Amino acid sequence: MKFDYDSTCFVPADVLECGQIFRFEKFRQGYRVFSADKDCYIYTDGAKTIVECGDADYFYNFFDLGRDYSKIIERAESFGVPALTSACKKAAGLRLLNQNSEEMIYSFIISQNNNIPRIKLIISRICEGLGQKMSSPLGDFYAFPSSSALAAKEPEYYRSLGAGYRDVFISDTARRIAAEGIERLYGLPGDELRRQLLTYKGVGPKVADCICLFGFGRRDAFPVDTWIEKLYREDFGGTLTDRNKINAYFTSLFGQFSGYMQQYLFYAKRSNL
DNA sequence: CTCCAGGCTTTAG
DNA sequence: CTAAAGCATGGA
Repeated sequence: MKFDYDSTCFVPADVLECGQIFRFEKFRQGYRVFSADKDCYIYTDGAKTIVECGDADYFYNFFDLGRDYSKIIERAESFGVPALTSACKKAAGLRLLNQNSEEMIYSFIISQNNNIPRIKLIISRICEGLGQKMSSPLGDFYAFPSSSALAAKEPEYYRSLGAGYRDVFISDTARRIAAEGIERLYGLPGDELRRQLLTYKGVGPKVADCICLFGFGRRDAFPVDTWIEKLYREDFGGTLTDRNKINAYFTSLFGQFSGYMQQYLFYAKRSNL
C-alpha cells in the first residue's frame, strides 16, 4: 500500500541524512528505509512525498506525520538565533522519527566515538549476521536482531564485525535486556528514564539523550556531541566546555522543543548546508 | 605520521 | 566530586 504527504516538511534526504537513523539506502527514485522488522520505500514526486510499505500505521507514526512541522519551524524562528533560523530554512524537510527503542539503544552504543558511515556499516553487519531474514515486495532484507539473539554472541563476535572496544557494551547490554526486558522503561517520568538508561554499559549522557529523543519520543532531550560543541562555540559564542553544562544551556533555552532544534542545528552544521 | 568520529569506563587526585 | 588516561577502527 502507499500514502502521500505534503513534501514541504517531509523531504526524504533531510529526514534520513540528518543522523538520527542508520538503516537506509538510496533506492529507485528515493530511499529504502528499515526499522525493526519493517521496511518501506519513500520518494518525492512534486509536491508530495510518497511512502510505500506494508504497514501504513507503523510508518505514519514512524515519520511523525501527525505533527505539523511548519509550527515547529515557526517556533524555531521565534528564538531569534540566526544560526537556527538559517538551519531551518536549509533543512525545512526534516522530521524527527519515532524509532524502535531497543534498536536505538544498540545503535547509539555503537555510535560513541565513531563516525556515521562506520556506524551504519557495523549495524548492517549485525543485522545480516543475527537478524531474521524478511521478505518484502521491495526485496528481502534483515530485521534488526532481538536482544536474545544479540545476547547469544560473545564480545569477540562484535569485535569481528568492527565494533572495536564497544564489543562488551553490546553483549553486556543485550544480556541484561534479554533477561529483564525494557518494558519497565516505558512511561517513566521526567529524567527517570535518562537515569535508568545511564545504568546500561556503554550508555553515557550523550547516548542516553539520543535514546530518549529518537527511541522514546522525549523531544525535550538535547544530545551534545562534538558537532554540537563546535556549533555552540562558533554560532552561539559559547565558552563552556563541560558537556553537561552545554546541555543545560540549550535545554533551558529551547525547553520542550530542544530535540527538534538540536536536529536542525546538527544537520545543518555537519552537512555544511 | 597525527587527528578525528553523534563518548564511555575506569582510575587517580 | 572533577580530571584525564585508555580504548578499536578506518578515513582524511
